[in-house]
Amino acid sequence: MRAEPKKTKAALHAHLRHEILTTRLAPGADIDEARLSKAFELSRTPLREVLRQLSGEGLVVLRENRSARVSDMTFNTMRDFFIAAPMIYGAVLRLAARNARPEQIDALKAAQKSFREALRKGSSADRALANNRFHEITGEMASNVYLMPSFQRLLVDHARIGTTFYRPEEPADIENLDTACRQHDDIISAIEARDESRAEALAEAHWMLSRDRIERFVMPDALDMPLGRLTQDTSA
Amino acid sequence: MRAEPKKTKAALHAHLRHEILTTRLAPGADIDEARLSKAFELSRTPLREVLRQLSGEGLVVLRENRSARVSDMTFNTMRDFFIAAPMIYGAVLRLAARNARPEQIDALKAAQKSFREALRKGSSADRALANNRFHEITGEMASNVYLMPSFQRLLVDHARIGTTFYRPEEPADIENLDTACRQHDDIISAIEARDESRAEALAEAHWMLSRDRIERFVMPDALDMPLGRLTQDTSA
DNA sequence: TTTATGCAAGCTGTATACAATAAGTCGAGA
DNA sequence: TCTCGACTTATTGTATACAGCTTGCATAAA
Repeated sequence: MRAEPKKTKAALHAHLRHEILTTRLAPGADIDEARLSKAFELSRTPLREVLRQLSGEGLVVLRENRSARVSDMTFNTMRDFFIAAPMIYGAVLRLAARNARPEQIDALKAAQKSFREALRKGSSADRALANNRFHEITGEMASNVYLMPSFQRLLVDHARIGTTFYRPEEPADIENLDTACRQHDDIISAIEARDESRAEALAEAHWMLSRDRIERFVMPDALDMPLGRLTQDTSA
Repeated sequence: MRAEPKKTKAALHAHLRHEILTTRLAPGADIDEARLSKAFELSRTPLREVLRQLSGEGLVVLRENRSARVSDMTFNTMRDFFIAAPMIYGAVLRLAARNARPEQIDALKAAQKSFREALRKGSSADRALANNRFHEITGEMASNVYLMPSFQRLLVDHARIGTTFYRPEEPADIENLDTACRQHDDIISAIEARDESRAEALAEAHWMLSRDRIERFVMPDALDMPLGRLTQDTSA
Protein backbone atom coordinates (compact mmCIF):
# COMPACT_ATOMS: atom_id res chain seq x y z
CA MET A 1 0.00 0.00 0.00
CA ARG A 2 2.82 2.43 -0.73
CA ALA A 3 3.92 3.56 -4.16
CA GLU A 4 3.12 6.78 -5.98
CA PRO A 5 -0.26 8.42 -5.41
CA LYS A 6 -1.51 7.58 -8.88
CA LYS A 7 -1.26 3.89 -8.19
CA THR A 8 -2.56 4.38 -4.69
CA LYS A 9 -5.76 5.82 -6.03
CA ALA A 10 -6.33 2.82 -8.28
CA ALA A 11 -5.39 0.53 -5.41
CA LEU A 12 -7.91 2.20 -3.14
CA HIS A 13 -10.59 1.82 -5.75
CA ALA A 14 -9.80 -1.84 -6.21
CA HIS A 15 -9.63 -2.36 -2.47
CA LEU A 16 -13.01 -0.81 -1.76
CA ARG A 17 -14.57 -2.64 -4.66
CA HIS A 18 -13.17 -5.90 -3.37
CA GLU A 19 -14.34 -5.33 0.17
CA ILE A 20 -17.82 -4.34 -0.94
CA LEU A 21 -18.31 -7.18 -3.42
CA THR A 22 -17.31 -9.72 -0.80
CA THR A 23 -19.49 -8.00 1.84
CA ARG A 24 -16.50 -7.60 4.14
CA LEU A 25 -17.76 -4.06 3.99
CA ALA A 26 -21.39 -4.81 4.75
CA PRO A 27 -24.26 -3.23 2.85
CA GLY A 28 -25.25 -0.04 4.61
CA ALA A 29 -21.92 0.32 6.44
CA ASP A 30 -20.42 3.76 6.91
CA ILE A 31 -17.15 4.59 5.20
CA ASP A 32 -14.67 6.57 7.24
CA GLU A 33 -12.76 9.01 5.05
CA ALA A 34 -10.16 9.88 7.63
CA ARG A 35 -9.27 6.30 8.42
CA LEU A 36 -8.96 5.28 4.77
CA SER A 37 -6.95 8.41 4.14
CA LYS A 38 -4.42 7.37 6.75
CA ALA A 39 -4.42 3.70 5.78
CA PHE A 40 -3.64 4.44 2.14
CA GLU A 41 -1.47 7.49 2.79
CA LEU A 42 -3.61 9.46 0.45
CA SER A 43 -5.16 12.82 1.13
CA ARG A 44 -8.88 13.23 1.32
CA THR A 45 -9.20 15.04 -1.99
CA PRO A 46 -8.42 12.12 -4.30
CA LEU A 47 -10.06 9.76 -1.85
CA ARG A 48 -13.35 11.58 -2.17
CA GLU A 49 -13.04 11.40 -5.92
CA VAL A 50 -12.77 7.65 -5.70
CA LEU A 51 -15.87 7.64 -3.52
CA ARG A 52 -17.72 9.67 -6.12
CA GLN A 53 -16.72 7.22 -8.78
CA LEU A 54 -17.85 4.26 -6.71
CA SER A 55 -21.11 6.05 -6.22
CA GLY A 56 -21.45 6.24 -9.99
CA GLU A 57 -20.81 2.52 -10.16
CA GLY A 58 -23.55 1.91 -7.62
CA LEU A 59 -21.30 0.52 -4.91
CA VAL A 60 -21.63 3.46 -2.59
CA VAL A 61 -24.20 6.12 -1.81
CA LEU A 62 -23.20 9.68 -0.97
CA ARG A 63 -25.23 11.75 1.46
CA GLU A 64 -24.90 15.50 1.92
CA ASN A 65 -22.84 16.36 4.97
CA ARG A 66 -22.82 12.76 6.06
CA SER A 67 -20.41 9.93 5.64
CA ALA A 68 -20.51 7.83 2.48
CA ARG A 69 -22.23 4.52 2.90
CA VAL A 70 -22.01 1.15 1.20
CA SER A 71 -25.18 0.83 -0.86
CA ASP A 72 -27.55 -1.47 0.90
CA MET A 73 -29.61 -4.43 -0.14
CA THR A 74 -33.20 -4.42 0.90
CA PHE A 75 -36.10 -6.65 0.02
CA ASN A 76 -37.02 -4.12 -2.61
CA THR A 77 -33.64 -4.23 -4.30
CA MET A 78 -33.73 -8.02 -4.23
CA ARG A 79 -37.08 -7.90 -5.93
CA ASP A 80 -35.80 -5.43 -8.52
CA PHE A 81 -32.85 -7.70 -9.05
CA PHE A 82 -34.87 -10.71 -10.08
CA ILE A 83 -37.12 -8.66 -12.27
CA ALA A 84 -34.26 -7.06 -14.19
CA ALA A 85 -31.58 -9.74 -14.17
CA PRO A 86 -33.04 -12.31 -16.58
CA MET A 87 -33.65 -9.69 -19.23
CA ILE A 88 -30.36 -7.83 -19.00
CA TYR A 89 -28.31 -10.93 -18.57
CA GLY A 90 -30.13 -12.67 -21.41
CA ALA A 91 -29.43 -9.73 -23.68
CA VAL A 92 -25.78 -9.64 -22.68
CA LEU A 93 -25.24 -13.32 -23.37
CA ARG A 94 -27.09 -13.09 -26.67
CA LEU A 95 -24.87 -10.20 -27.76
CA ALA A 96 -21.82 -11.96 -26.38
CA ALA A 97 -22.57 -14.94 -28.62
CA ARG A 98 -22.98 -12.55 -31.52
CA ASN A 99 -19.86 -10.44 -30.98
CA ALA A 100 -17.31 -12.41 -28.96
CA ARG A 101 -13.78 -12.25 -30.32
CA PRO A 102 -11.38 -15.21 -30.08
CA GLU A 103 -9.12 -13.67 -27.45
CA GLN A 104 -12.15 -12.85 -25.34
CA ILE A 105 -13.26 -16.45 -25.48
CA ASP A 106 -9.80 -17.44 -24.27
CA ALA A 107 -10.13 -14.97 -21.42
CA LEU A 108 -13.53 -16.42 -20.55
CA LYS A 109 -12.09 -19.93 -20.42
CA ALA A 110 -9.32 -18.72 -18.17
CA ALA A 111 -11.85 -17.07 -15.87
CA GLN A 112 -13.82 -20.27 -15.72
CA LYS A 113 -10.66 -22.14 -14.77
CA SER A 114 -10.11 -19.70 -11.90
CA PHE A 115 -13.71 -20.15 -10.86
CA ARG A 116 -13.25 -23.93 -10.76
CA GLU A 117 -10.21 -23.54 -8.57
CA ALA A 118 -12.03 -21.17 -6.26
CA LEU A 119 -14.80 -23.74 -5.99
CA ARG A 120 -12.34 -26.41 -4.93
CA LYS A 121 -10.19 -24.61 -2.47
CA GLY A 122 -11.12 -20.95 -2.31
CA SER A 123 -13.05 -18.95 0.22
CA SER A 124 -16.57 -17.86 -0.53
CA ALA A 125 -15.15 -14.42 -1.30
CA ASP A 126 -12.75 -15.91 -3.85
CA ARG A 127 -15.64 -17.69 -5.45
CA ALA A 128 -17.79 -14.61 -5.71
CA LEU A 129 -14.90 -12.64 -7.20
CA ALA A 130 -14.04 -15.32 -9.75
CA ASN A 131 -17.68 -15.64 -10.73
CA ASN A 132 -17.88 -11.88 -11.03
CA ARG A 133 -14.91 -11.84 -13.34
CA PHE A 134 -16.45 -14.54 -15.53
CA HIS A 135 -19.63 -12.59 -16.06
CA GLU A 136 -17.75 -9.34 -16.48
CA ILE A 137 -16.02 -10.83 -19.50
CA THR A 138 -19.35 -11.75 -21.05
CA GLY A 139 -20.23 -8.09 -20.65
CA GLU A 140 -17.08 -7.08 -22.49
CA MET A 141 -18.01 -9.48 -25.25
CA ALA A 142 -21.46 -7.95 -25.63
CA SER A 143 -19.76 -4.53 -25.77
CA ASN A 144 -22.85 -2.40 -25.74
CA VAL A 145 -22.35 0.87 -23.87
CA TYR A 146 -26.02 1.19 -23.00
CA LEU A 147 -26.33 -2.26 -21.50
CA MET A 148 -23.16 -2.12 -19.45
CA PRO A 149 -24.31 0.28 -16.72
CA SER A 150 -27.20 -1.89 -15.64
CA PHE A 151 -25.24 -5.06 -16.18
CA GLN A 152 -22.39 -3.89 -13.95
CA ARG A 153 -24.87 -2.83 -11.31
CA LEU A 154 -26.42 -6.29 -11.41
CA LEU A 155 -23.04 -7.99 -11.18
CA VAL A 156 -22.17 -6.06 -8.04
CA ASP A 157 -25.23 -7.23 -6.22
CA HIS A 158 -25.01 -10.69 -7.73
CA ALA A 159 -21.66 -11.03 -6.04
CA ARG A 160 -23.01 -9.72 -2.75
CA ILE A 161 -25.98 -12.03 -2.92
CA GLY A 162 -23.63 -14.91 -3.66
CA THR A 163 -21.69 -14.38 -0.45
CA THR A 164 -24.68 -13.46 1.68
CA PHE A 165 -26.95 -16.33 0.82
CA TYR A 166 -24.49 -19.16 0.94
CA ARG A 167 -24.12 -21.73 3.67
CA PRO A 168 -21.11 -23.99 3.19
CA GLU A 169 -22.65 -26.59 5.50
CA GLU A 170 -25.69 -27.01 3.25
CA PRO A 171 -25.29 -29.85 0.70
CA ALA A 172 -27.90 -28.28 -1.57
CA ASP A 173 -25.79 -25.10 -1.78
CA ILE A 174 -22.69 -27.06 -2.75
CA GLU A 175 -24.61 -28.86 -5.45
CA ASN A 176 -26.04 -25.53 -6.56
CA LEU A 177 -22.52 -24.25 -7.17
CA ASP A 178 -21.59 -27.34 -9.17
CA THR A 179 -24.58 -26.75 -11.37
CA ALA A 180 -23.58 -23.11 -11.81
CA CYS A 181 -20.13 -24.23 -12.84
CA ARG A 182 -21.51 -26.60 -15.47
CA GLN A 183 -23.73 -23.81 -16.73
CA HIS A 184 -20.65 -21.66 -17.18
CA ASP A 185 -19.20 -24.39 -19.40
CA ASP A 186 -22.41 -24.49 -21.40
CA ILE A 187 -22.33 -20.72 -21.74
CA ILE A 188 -18.80 -20.86 -23.09
CA SER A 189 -19.71 -23.47 -25.66
CA ALA A 190 -22.84 -21.57 -26.72
CA ILE A 191 -20.79 -18.43 -27.23
CA GLU A 192 -18.13 -20.32 -29.09
CA ALA A 193 -20.79 -21.83 -31.36
CA ARG A 194 -22.33 -18.36 -31.84
CA ASP A 195 -25.64 -19.84 -30.73
CA GLU A 196 -27.45 -16.72 -29.54
CA SER A 197 -30.68 -18.41 -28.55
CA ARG A 198 -28.98 -21.02 -26.44
CA ALA A 199 -26.83 -18.39 -24.76
CA GLU A 200 -29.92 -16.41 -23.88
CA ALA A 201 -31.71 -19.50 -22.55
CA LEU A 202 -28.71 -20.36 -20.40
CA ALA A 203 -28.81 -16.91 -18.85
CA GLU A 204 -32.36 -17.55 -17.73
CA ALA A 205 -31.42 -20.91 -16.24
CA HIS A 206 -28.38 -19.42 -14.52
CA TRP A 207 -30.42 -16.79 -12.72
CA MET A 208 -33.11 -19.26 -11.73
CA LEU A 209 -30.38 -21.12 -9.94
CA SER A 210 -29.44 -18.09 -7.86
CA ARG A 211 -33.06 -17.51 -7.17
CA ASP A 212 -33.51 -21.04 -5.86
CA ARG A 213 -30.64 -20.65 -3.46
CA ILE A 214 -32.05 -17.45 -2.04
CA GLU A 215 -35.50 -18.93 -1.75
CA ARG A 216 -34.15 -21.85 0.22
CA PHE A 217 -32.20 -19.44 2.40
CA VAL A 218 -35.09 -17.14 3.16
CA MET A 219 -37.73 -19.85 3.29
CA PRO A 220 -36.11 -23.07 4.53
CA ASP A 221 -38.02 -26.33 4.64
CA ALA A 222 -40.48 -26.55 7.48
CA LEU A 223 -39.68 -28.92 10.30
CA ASP A 224 -41.40 -32.23 9.69
CA MET A 225 -42.56 -32.94 13.24
CA PRO A 226 -46.01 -32.67 14.77
CA LEU A 227 -46.35 -30.34 17.73
CA GLY A 228 -47.49 -31.68 21.06
CA ARG A 229 -51.14 -30.99 21.87
CA LEU A 230 -51.48 -28.07 24.29
CA THR A 231 -55.20 -27.33 24.15
CA GLN A 232 -58.47 -29.17 24.42
CA ASP A 233 -56.75 -31.77 26.56
CA THR A 234 -58.41 -30.85 29.87
CA SER A 235 -61.71 -32.42 28.90
CA ALA A 236 -60.32 -35.94 29.08
CA MET B 1 -24.74 32.15 -10.59
CA ARG B 2 -24.01 33.48 -7.12
CA ALA B 3 -25.40 32.13 -3.90
CA GLU B 4 -23.74 29.75 -1.45
CA PRO B 5 -21.37 27.12 -2.79
CA LYS B 6 -23.73 24.26 -2.01
CA LYS B 7 -26.28 25.57 -4.45
CA THR B 8 -23.56 26.52 -6.90
CA LYS B 9 -22.47 22.92 -7.12
CA ALA B 10 -25.99 21.76 -7.94
CA ALA B 11 -26.34 24.61 -10.39
CA LEU B 12 -23.13 23.64 -12.12
CA HIS B 13 -24.30 20.07 -12.40
CA ALA B 14 -27.63 21.17 -13.86
CA HIS B 15 -25.91 23.58 -16.20
CA LEU B 16 -23.50 21.04 -17.61
CA ARG B 17 -26.23 18.47 -17.94
CA HIS B 18 -28.37 20.96 -19.81
CA GLU B 19 -25.59 22.02 -22.15
CA ILE B 20 -24.66 18.45 -22.93
CA LEU B 21 -28.20 17.17 -23.47
CA THR B 22 -28.91 20.00 -25.88
CA THR B 23 -25.54 19.50 -27.61
CA ARG B 24 -24.60 23.11 -26.96
CA LEU B 25 -21.62 21.34 -25.53
CA ALA B 26 -20.92 19.10 -28.47
CA PRO B 27 -20.11 15.41 -28.11
CA GLY B 28 -16.35 15.06 -27.81
CA ALA B 29 -15.82 18.66 -26.70
CA ASP B 30 -13.19 19.41 -24.09
CA ILE B 31 -14.29 20.81 -20.74
CA ASP B 32 -12.10 23.55 -19.30
CA GLU B 33 -11.90 23.26 -15.51
CA ALA B 34 -10.34 26.66 -14.96
CA ARG B 35 -12.89 28.52 -17.04
CA LEU B 36 -15.88 26.85 -15.41
CA SER B 37 -14.28 27.43 -12.04
CA LYS B 38 -14.16 31.15 -12.69
CA ALA B 39 -17.59 31.30 -14.32
CA PHE B 40 -19.31 29.65 -11.37
CA GLU B 41 -17.07 31.14 -8.70
CA LEU B 42 -16.38 27.68 -7.42
CA SER B 43 -13.00 26.21 -6.69
CA ARG B 44 -11.70 23.31 -8.69
CA THR B 45 -12.11 20.75 -5.91
CA PRO B 46 -15.92 20.58 -5.90
CA LEU B 47 -15.96 21.20 -9.61
CA ARG B 48 -13.95 18.08 -10.23
CA GLU B 49 -16.34 16.13 -8.04
CA VAL B 50 -19.21 17.23 -10.23
CA LEU B 51 -17.24 16.09 -13.25
CA ARG B 52 -16.73 12.70 -11.66
CA GLN B 53 -20.40 12.40 -11.01
CA LEU B 54 -21.25 13.33 -14.58
CA SER B 55 -18.82 10.69 -15.67
CA GLY B 56 -20.76 8.16 -13.62
CA GLU B 57 -23.93 9.31 -15.36
CA GLY B 58 -22.28 8.80 -18.74
CA LEU B 59 -22.34 12.43 -19.80
CA VAL B 60 -18.62 12.93 -19.56
CA VAL B 61 -15.50 10.83 -19.90
CA LEU B 62 -12.45 11.40 -17.71
CA ARG B 63 -8.96 10.82 -19.03
CA GLU B 64 -5.87 10.61 -16.90
CA ASN B 65 -3.92 13.85 -16.93
CA ARG B 66 -6.09 15.23 -19.68
CA SER B 67 -9.12 17.43 -19.74
CA ALA B 68 -12.55 15.92 -19.23
CA ARG B 69 -14.50 15.48 -22.39
CA VAL B 70 -18.16 15.33 -23.31
CA SER B 71 -18.85 11.69 -24.16
CA ASP B 72 -19.06 11.29 -27.88
CA MET B 73 -21.52 9.68 -30.18
CA THR B 74 -20.07 7.50 -32.84
CA PHE B 75 -21.64 5.16 -35.32
CA ASN B 76 -20.94 2.37 -32.88
CA THR B 77 -22.79 4.04 -30.04
CA MET B 78 -25.71 4.75 -32.35
CA ARG B 79 -25.80 1.11 -33.23
CA ASP B 80 -25.63 0.11 -29.58
CA PHE B 81 -28.41 2.54 -28.92
CA PHE B 82 -30.90 0.95 -31.27
CA ILE B 83 -30.03 -2.51 -30.09
CA ALA B 84 -30.55 -1.72 -26.42
CA ALA B 85 -33.27 0.92 -26.48
CA PRO B 86 -36.31 -1.15 -27.46
CA MET B 87 -35.63 -3.69 -24.75
CA ILE B 88 -34.83 -1.33 -21.90
CA TYR B 89 -37.48 1.13 -22.80
CA GLY B 90 -40.06 -1.63 -23.25
CA ALA B 91 -39.22 -2.99 -19.84
CA VAL B 92 -39.43 0.44 -18.24
CA LEU B 93 -42.85 1.18 -19.71
CA ARG B 94 -44.12 -2.25 -18.76
CA LEU B 95 -43.01 -1.72 -15.17
CA ALA B 96 -44.31 1.83 -15.23
CA ALA B 97 -47.76 0.51 -16.15
CA ARG B 98 -47.44 -1.98 -13.32
CA ASN B 99 -46.22 0.37 -10.59
CA ALA B 100 -47.20 3.93 -11.42
CA ARG B 101 -48.71 5.86 -8.54
CA PRO B 102 -51.43 8.47 -9.03
CA GLU B 103 -49.25 11.50 -8.32
CA GLN B 104 -46.67 10.19 -10.78
CA ILE B 105 -49.32 9.96 -13.46
CA ASP B 106 -50.20 13.57 -12.75
CA ALA B 107 -46.55 14.51 -13.11
CA LEU B 108 -46.40 12.66 -16.41
CA LYS B 109 -49.41 14.54 -17.71
CA ALA B 110 -47.82 17.81 -16.68
CA ALA B 111 -44.62 16.85 -18.47
CA GLN B 112 -46.58 16.01 -21.57
CA LYS B 113 -48.23 19.42 -21.41
CA SER B 114 -44.81 21.06 -21.29
CA PHE B 115 -43.71 18.94 -24.20
CA ARG B 116 -46.72 20.11 -26.24
CA GLU B 117 -45.88 23.71 -25.51
CA ALA B 118 -42.26 23.16 -26.44
CA LEU B 119 -43.47 21.67 -29.71
CA ARG B 120 -45.52 24.73 -30.48
CA LYS B 121 -43.21 27.52 -29.58
CA GLY B 122 -40.04 26.16 -28.04
CA SER B 123 -36.57 25.75 -29.43
CA SER B 124 -35.31 22.34 -30.39
CA ALA B 125 -33.40 22.31 -27.10
CA ASP B 126 -36.59 22.98 -25.14
CA ARG B 127 -38.23 20.11 -26.95
CA ALA B 128 -35.46 17.67 -26.22
CA LEU B 129 -35.44 18.68 -22.56
CA ALA B 130 -39.22 18.38 -22.20
CA ASN B 131 -39.18 15.02 -23.91
CA ASN B 132 -36.36 13.93 -21.66
CA ARG B 133 -38.35 14.90 -18.61
CA PHE B 134 -41.35 12.94 -19.84
CA HIS B 135 -39.40 9.76 -20.20
CA GLU B 136 -37.51 10.33 -16.98
CA ILE B 137 -40.82 10.20 -15.13
CA THR B 138 -41.66 6.87 -16.72
CA GLY B 139 -38.35 5.69 -15.30
CA GLU B 140 -39.35 6.87 -11.84
CA MET B 141 -42.59 5.00 -12.22
CA ALA B 142 -40.81 1.76 -13.09
CA SER B 143 -38.62 2.35 -10.03
CA ASN B 144 -36.19 -0.49 -10.58
CA VAL B 145 -32.68 0.36 -9.42
CA TYR B 146 -31.07 -2.06 -11.84
CA LEU B 147 -32.83 -0.73 -14.90
CA MET B 148 -32.29 2.92 -14.15
CA PRO B 149 -28.57 3.15 -14.95
CA SER B 150 -28.97 1.96 -18.52
CA PHE B 151 -32.23 3.80 -18.94
CA GLN B 152 -30.69 7.10 -17.88
CA ARG B 153 -27.77 6.50 -20.19
CA LEU B 154 -30.19 5.92 -23.05
CA LEU B 155 -32.17 9.04 -22.24
CA VAL B 156 -29.07 11.19 -22.38
CA ASP B 157 -28.22 10.09 -25.87
CA HIS B 158 -31.84 10.05 -26.92
CA ALA B 159 -31.93 13.76 -26.15
CA ARG B 160 -28.70 14.37 -28.02
CA ILE B 161 -29.91 12.39 -31.00
CA GLY B 162 -33.15 14.36 -30.93
CA THR B 163 -31.35 17.67 -31.31
CA THR B 164 -28.70 16.41 -33.70
CA PHE B 165 -30.92 14.69 -36.21
CA TYR B 166 -33.65 17.24 -36.54
CA ARG B 167 -34.20 19.63 -39.40
CA PRO B 168 -36.93 22.16 -38.72
CA GLU B 169 -37.29 22.82 -42.43
CA GLU B 170 -38.20 19.21 -43.13
CA PRO B 171 -41.98 18.56 -43.14
CA ALA B 172 -41.45 14.88 -42.41
CA ASP B 173 -39.57 15.79 -39.22
CA ILE B 174 -42.40 18.04 -38.04
CA GLU B 175 -44.90 15.29 -38.66
CA ASN B 176 -42.59 12.86 -36.89
CA LEU B 177 -42.77 15.00 -33.77
CA ASP B 178 -46.55 15.17 -33.92
CA THR B 179 -46.65 11.41 -34.03
CA ALA B 180 -44.29 11.22 -31.07
CA CYS B 181 -46.57 13.56 -29.16
CA ARG B 182 -49.60 11.39 -29.85
CA GLN B 183 -47.63 8.35 -28.77
CA HIS B 184 -46.93 10.07 -25.49
CA ASP B 185 -50.67 10.45 -25.01
CA ASP B 186 -51.14 6.78 -25.75
CA ILE B 187 -48.40 5.90 -23.30
CA ILE B 188 -50.11 7.90 -20.59
CA SER B 189 -53.41 6.17 -21.18
CA ALA B 190 -51.80 2.73 -21.27
CA ILE B 191 -50.10 3.41 -17.95
CA GLU B 192 -53.29 4.78 -16.46
CA ALA B 193 -55.14 1.65 -17.59
CA ARG B 194 -52.34 -0.53 -16.17
CA ASP B 195 -52.10 -2.16 -19.57
CA GLU B 196 -48.54 -3.51 -19.47
CA SER B 197 -48.55 -5.13 -22.88
CA ARG B 198 -49.78 -2.04 -24.63
CA ALA B 199 -47.26 0.13 -22.80
CA GLU B 200 -44.48 -2.17 -23.93
CA ALA B 201 -45.72 -2.17 -27.52
CA LEU B 202 -45.85 1.62 -27.52
CA ALA B 203 -42.25 1.76 -26.43
CA GLU B 204 -41.28 -0.24 -29.49
CA ALA B 205 -43.27 2.05 -31.76
CA HIS B 206 -41.82 5.14 -30.13
CA TRP B 207 -38.24 4.08 -30.75
CA MET B 208 -38.98 3.05 -34.31
CA LEU B 209 -40.04 6.61 -34.87
CA SER B 210 -36.70 7.97 -33.71
CA ARG B 211 -35.00 5.42 -35.83
CA ASP B 212 -36.93 6.52 -38.92
CA ARG B 213 -35.91 10.12 -38.41
CA ILE B 214 -32.27 9.22 -38.14
CA GLU B 215 -32.43 6.96 -41.15
CA ARG B 216 -33.91 9.74 -43.22
CA PHE B 217 -31.23 12.09 -41.93
CA VAL B 218 -28.33 9.80 -42.68
CA MET B 219 -29.79 8.32 -45.85
CA PRO B 220 -32.03 10.94 -47.45
CA ASP B 221 -34.28 10.03 -50.37
CA ALA B 222 -32.47 9.71 -53.62
CA LEU B 223 -33.14 12.43 -56.10
CA ASP B 224 -36.00 11.36 -58.29
CA MET B 225 -34.31 12.26 -61.53
CA PRO B 226 -32.44 10.04 -63.91
CA LEU B 227 -28.80 10.85 -64.16
CA GLY B 228 -27.33 11.65 -67.51
CA ARG B 229 -25.60 8.67 -69.00
CA LEU B 230 -21.90 9.04 -68.50
CA THR B 231 -20.61 5.65 -69.51
CA GLN B 232 -20.95 3.26 -72.35
CA ASP B 233 -22.14 6.11 -74.49
CA THR B 234 -19.20 6.18 -76.83
CA SER B 235 -20.40 3.12 -78.66
CA ALA B 236 -23.39 4.90 -80.13
C1' DT C 1 -36.54 10.66 35.92
C1' DT C 2 -37.25 12.97 31.71
C1' DT C 3 -36.86 16.58 28.38
C1' DA C 4 -34.77 20.62 26.43
C1' DT C 5 -31.04 23.57 25.32
C1' DG C 6 -26.30 24.87 24.66
C1' DC C 7 -21.66 23.62 24.03
C1' DA C 8 -17.94 20.99 22.18
C1' DA C 9 -15.80 17.67 19.27
C1' DG C 10 -15.59 15.53 14.97
C1' DC C 11 -16.50 15.17 10.32
C1' DT C 12 -17.75 16.96 5.74
C1' DG C 13 -17.18 20.55 2.12
C1' DT C 14 -14.31 24.17 -0.03
C1' DA C 15 -10.36 27.03 -1.17
C1' DT C 16 -5.72 27.56 -2.16
C1' DA C 17 -1.03 26.42 -2.77
C1' DC C 18 2.07 23.37 -4.75
C1' DA C 19 3.82 19.31 -7.41
C1' DA C 20 3.68 16.53 -11.52
C1' DT C 21 2.54 15.84 -16.10
C1' DA C 22 1.48 17.11 -20.85
C1' DA C 23 1.58 20.33 -24.74
C1' DG C 24 3.38 23.97 -27.36
C1' DT C 25 7.36 26.70 -29.03
C1' DC C 26 11.55 27.92 -30.47
C1' DG C 27 15.96 26.80 -32.16
C1' DA C 28 19.58 23.88 -34.01
C1' DG C 29 21.15 20.48 -37.04
C1' DA C 30 20.60 17.68 -41.17
C1' DT D 1 12.46 22.64 -45.39
C1' DC D 2 11.97 19.08 -42.20
C1' DT D 3 12.96 16.69 -37.88
C1' DC D 4 14.46 16.25 -33.42
C1' DG D 5 15.02 18.02 -28.86
C1' DA D 6 15.13 21.02 -24.94
C1' DC D 7 12.75 24.52 -22.58
C1' DT D 8 8.69 27.12 -21.34
C1' DT D 9 3.96 27.38 -20.37
C1' DA D 10 -0.41 25.61 -19.26
C1' DT D 11 -3.21 22.28 -17.12
C1' DT D 12 -4.12 18.37 -14.21
C1' DG D 13 -3.53 15.96 -9.66
C1' DT D 14 -2.61 16.18 -4.60
C1' DA D 15 -1.99 18.02 0.04
C1' DT D 16 -3.33 20.93 3.59
C1' DA D 17 -5.72 24.41 6.04
C1' DC D 18 -9.95 26.21 7.29
C1' DA D 19 -15.04 26.96 7.48
C1' DG D 20 -19.63 25.10 8.18
C1' DC D 21 -22.60 21.51 9.60
C1' DT D 22 -24.08 17.49 12.49
C1' DT D 23 -24.15 14.98 16.37
C1' DG D 24 -23.54 13.59 20.94
C1' DC D 25 -23.04 14.84 25.62
C1' DA D 26 -23.71 17.37 29.64
C1' DT D 27 -26.13 20.36 32.49
C1' DA D 28 -30.25 22.45 34.03
C1' DA D 29 -35.13 22.82 34.58
C1' DA D 30 -39.67 20.57 35.09
